Amino acid sequence: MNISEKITAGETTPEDRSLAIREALRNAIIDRRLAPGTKLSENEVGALFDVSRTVARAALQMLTFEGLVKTERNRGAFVSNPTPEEARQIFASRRLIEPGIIAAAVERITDADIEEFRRQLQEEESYMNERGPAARRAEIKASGDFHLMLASVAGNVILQRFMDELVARSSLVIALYGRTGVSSCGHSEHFAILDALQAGDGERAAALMLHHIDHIEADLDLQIKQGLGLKDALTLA
Amino acid sequence: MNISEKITAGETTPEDRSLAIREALRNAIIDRRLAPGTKLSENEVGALFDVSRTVARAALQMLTFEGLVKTERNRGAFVSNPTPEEARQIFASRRLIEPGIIAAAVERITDADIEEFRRQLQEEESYMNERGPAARRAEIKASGDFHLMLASVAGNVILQRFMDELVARSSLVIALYGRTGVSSCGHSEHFAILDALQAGDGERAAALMLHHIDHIEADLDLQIKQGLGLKDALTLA
DNA sequence: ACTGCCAAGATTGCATACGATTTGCACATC
DNA sequence: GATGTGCAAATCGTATGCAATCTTGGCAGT
Repeated sequence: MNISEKITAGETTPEDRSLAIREALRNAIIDRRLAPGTKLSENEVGALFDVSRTVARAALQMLTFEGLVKTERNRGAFVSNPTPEEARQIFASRRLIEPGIIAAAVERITDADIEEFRRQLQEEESYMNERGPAARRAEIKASGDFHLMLASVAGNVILQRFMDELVARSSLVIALYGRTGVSSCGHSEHFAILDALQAGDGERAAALMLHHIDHIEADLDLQIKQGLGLKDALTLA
Repeated sequence: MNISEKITAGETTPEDRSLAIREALRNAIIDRRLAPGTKLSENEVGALFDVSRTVARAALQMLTFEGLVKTERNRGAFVSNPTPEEARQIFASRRLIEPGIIAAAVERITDADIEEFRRQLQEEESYMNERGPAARRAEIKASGDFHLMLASVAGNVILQRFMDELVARSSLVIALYGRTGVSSCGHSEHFAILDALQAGDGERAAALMLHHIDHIEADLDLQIKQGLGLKDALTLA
C-alpha cells in the first residue's frame, strides 16, 4: 500500500481526521491506486496517516457503508471487488436516478454553472489526449466528476449523496471490467448533454444521459469472473 | 430516553453488537419513541445497551450516515430534525426511485411474494382500525414496510438500501409534519398498487405509486417550523 | 441590575491496552 | 511423503483513560 496523499490529507484538517482519511482512501480506490481485494488493515492505515486504529477504523467503517470496501468480521477490511451482478445493479440504479437529476438540473442550471462545466470538459479532454494508465485514471475520475457536478446542480443533497456513491463504485467497476478507449466516446457525450442542458431541452439531455450510461456499461466485459472467489481459484488452479 | 428493546437487541446477536444497537435506535427513531432533537449521548447509549462508548459511537456513526441523527463536533449526536426542505428532497427522491422499483418488481414478483404482500396489508389494516399514538406509529411503520418489501422484490440491493434510508427518513418526516388520518387513504393505495402488480401492469402500478407518494407528501404541513429550533422556542413562549 | 469573564463540570475525540478469534506454520504421526 | 493437530503470530473487537473542547453557573465590575 503506498498512498502518496498521506500528508495532504493529514494537515489541512484541524477537524475530523477520519473524514480526511476516508477521502484519501476513497480517491486511492477509485483511482485504482489501491487494487480491489487489497487488504486495508487498521494498523497499516493508522500508521500511514499517523493516527490510532480508532480513527482508521472509523474511516474504514464509512467506506464500508459506501460499498467501496468490504469488511469481514475478525478478518479485516478489503477494497471491494464488485461482482458483475453488482456492476449491473450499479448501472441500473444510475439509469434510474440520473435522468431525474437531469430533469432537476435543467431547471436550476445557471450560466456560471455552464461555464464551470465547460472548464471541466476541457480538463477531461486534456487527459484524453494523453496515454498511459495514470492519464486513464485521471480521465475516469474527471468523467465521474461531470456526473457529480450535475448532481450538485440538481440541488437535492440526498440524490447527490446517492450519486456520490454510485459514481465511486462505477469508477471501481470501470477500472475492473472496462475495455479500452470508449471513454473518448463518453467525453463527446458529456458535451452533447451539456449542450442540451444549455438549450434547456431536458428531454433530450435525459435521453442522451441514458444513452451515455448504456455506452459506459456496454463497454464493460461483465461475462468473465462470474463466479465467486472460490470458483475463480478452482478454475485457475 | 427509555428504549424497551434493550434486551432484545443485546442478546440475539453474537456478532456485531453495534449493528443491533443501530437497529434498535433506528426503530425507536422511526417509531417516534425518540423525538427529533433528542440528545443521544455516547455514555447514555452505551449504558442502556450495556456496552462501552466505542460500540455506541459506532452505532451513532452509522445512523449519522443514514441521516437519522445529526452529530455536531464536540457536542454530540441528536435525533435528526428534518427541515421542510429536507422533507421535500426526500419525497422528490422517492418519486424518482420508486417507479423504477415498481418496474423492476413487476418483472420479478412471484405468487408467494403477492401472498406475503397481502398479509402485510392485512397487518396495516389491523393497525388502521385502532386509535391512539401507538397504533399510528405502528401504522406508519407498517406502511413503510410495504415500500421496503417492494424494494426487496425488485432485486437491486443498492436501490434497496437507498429505499431503506428514504423510508426511514420519511417516517421521521411524517411523524413530524404529518396531519391526521390520510394514512387510511394510503392503505387503499397500497392495495391498488399490489393489484396492478399482480395484473402485471407495471405502467399502472408506477402511476399509482407516484400518486401515492404525492398523497403522502400532500398530507404534510411543510409551511410552519420553517425556522430553527430557536425560533420555535420563541414563538411557543 | 446588567454585562462580561472565569472556572468547574460534562462530553466528545483520540490513543492505548487487553481479550478473542483467526490464520499460518511447524511438528508429530500414520 | 501426506495429513492432522497444536501452538504462535497477527489482527480484530471492545473497554478504558486522558486530553481537548464545549457548556454552564457564579462572580466581579460597571
